Amino acid sequence: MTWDRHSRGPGDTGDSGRKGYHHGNLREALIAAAQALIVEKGLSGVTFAEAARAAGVSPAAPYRHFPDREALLAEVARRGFDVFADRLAAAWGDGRPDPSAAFTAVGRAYLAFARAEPAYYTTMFEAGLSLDDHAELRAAGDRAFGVLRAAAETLTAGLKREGRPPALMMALHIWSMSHGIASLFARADRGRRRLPMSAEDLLEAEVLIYLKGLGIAP
Amino acid sequence: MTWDRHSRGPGDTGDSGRKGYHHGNLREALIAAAQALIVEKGLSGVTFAEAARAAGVSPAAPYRHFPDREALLAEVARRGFDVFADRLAAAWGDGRPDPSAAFTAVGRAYLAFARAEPAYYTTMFEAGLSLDDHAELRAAGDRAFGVLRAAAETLTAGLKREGRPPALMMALHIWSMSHGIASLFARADRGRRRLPMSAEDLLEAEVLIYLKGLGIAP
DNA sequence: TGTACATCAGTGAACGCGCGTTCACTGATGTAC
DNA sequence: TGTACATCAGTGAACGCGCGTTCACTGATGTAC
Repeated sequence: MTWDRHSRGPGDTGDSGRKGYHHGNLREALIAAAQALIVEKGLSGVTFAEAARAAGVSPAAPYRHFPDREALLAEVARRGFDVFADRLAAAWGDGRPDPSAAFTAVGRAYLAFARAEPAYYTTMFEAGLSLDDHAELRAAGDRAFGVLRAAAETLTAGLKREGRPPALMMALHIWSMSHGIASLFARADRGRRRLPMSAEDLLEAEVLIYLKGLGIAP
Repeated sequence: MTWDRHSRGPGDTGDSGRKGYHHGNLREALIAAAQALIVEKGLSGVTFAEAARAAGVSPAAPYRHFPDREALLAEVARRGFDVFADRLAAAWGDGRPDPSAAFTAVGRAYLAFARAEPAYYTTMFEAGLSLDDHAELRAAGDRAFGVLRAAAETLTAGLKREGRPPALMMALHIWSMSHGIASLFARADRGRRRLPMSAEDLLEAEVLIYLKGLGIAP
């Protein structure tokens, strides 16, 4: 990994206090700066100049690591999807203790991610990054969706063959429910809408009603 | 209305070809320019300077109509919610021919709006406009949500009292499903994700399963 | 109907600012011998 | 183990550009009389 090459040990936070001519961890520092800027000022607050300033390097330095602003954002989004996939997979936990409970835990993990990682969430879903222009981004997103899909496979596997819903469709339905509630009610920025209940309860009720409609009892 | 005061008749498109010292319709022209810029370049492409250029006026002119960029975007979003409410209400059509069919028509109208009005949709949901800072925006959004809520009231009214779901909750569920699918799969910009089926079919299936889970048969 | 006046939308020139981007360079690091 | 060299991450100065914002102004429009 690039950032290991010049790493100066675990005590190096990578974004301040450097002494030498070389930063040693600039790529990571730029990514961290971009995330901080998104939270502070929104997506349009991310500039190479400001990220360089935050990392304590000259304005030309970022060009050694990213061709342009979009490449930096794409890398933030890609990492976001990686973290997202990990969180969803941890919540699913291979369907334990039982698939239905694990399923609602995945929904809660979706909302928790939107709340805890506003920079990732915004970049992943609202930065207007084209999946055609960034293949790694699509791959990372597909990996995250794969968790939902595997969960849906497990849940539908218990149903009798006739009238069994396609797992892909079911996974897309769960994605849309979670994404809708997260984007409207569980985002961690100024765009959040308030609810007379918790977003988690709202989603859990929605998923339960949906599963009942499919004939899957908890 | 402001734009009527200096209007020069229905033949005046308001955004080009003006002859006199006064634009006559600048407020409208700036709003139209902002929408065009959002579609062309995204939200960060909206600047006073560029909007003024598109309207054919000097860079200082916009300040006669909007204090800053955010006020311009907030007005775009407010109008977006007005149009949105109209489209949803038209689709609902007071629950005709039957509430269940009208309900899925509302979902389709949601997706159609996201497809047809990318500038409105992005500004309404992804511009990070605070509802606390823009009361008119909240009011317009509430009006649109009111259509979903009224539809849910009608649908649940036919159920027997015990086990009848709260109409508010049901409206929020429908909103989240529609919003999730629209934002992920029916947006009209580079962020759209492709599906192996139509977004409309995906949403219709989801709503039907959900209604079945509630005990509402079509 | 005409005239004088008030209003205010839009002008255009100006300014400071921050960003993107380039360039020849510098100096730290790694490595071949 | 030491030395010479290649590599390349980061420098810093420079540039053009477009944006935001201000200002005294101009001239079109509406209206009071």
